Amino acid sequence: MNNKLFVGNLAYSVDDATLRDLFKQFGDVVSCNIATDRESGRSRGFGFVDMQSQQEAESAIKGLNGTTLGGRQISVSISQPRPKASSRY
DNA sequence: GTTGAGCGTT
Repeated sequence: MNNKLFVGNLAYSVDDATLRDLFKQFGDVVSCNIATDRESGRSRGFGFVDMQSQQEAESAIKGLNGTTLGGRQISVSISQPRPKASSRY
C-alpha cells in the first residue's frame, strides 16, 4: 500500500500550498502537487499528496474526504500508480 | 472540469 493520496474534484483556486496546509493537519506532508495541465499551465481540478506514512494518509482521507473546499466537495483517496512514460500510445 | 509531470535512455 502506498502513502500517496489522490485529491479529486478540486477547485481551480486551490494550489499545492493549500493542499499541504490541509493535509499537514493529519500528518507530515512529504510532498504535494496540483495536477496542472502541461500544455495550458492551468489546474486540472485534482492533485496528489505524499504523506509520511500510510497511517497519516488514512487519517487525512477520513478527515478531508467529502469535505468542501473552495466551493467543491473534494474526493480524497489512495492514488494509483501512474502508467510508465515509456508506454506512450 | 477526477489518477499528475518530465526526459528521449530511467
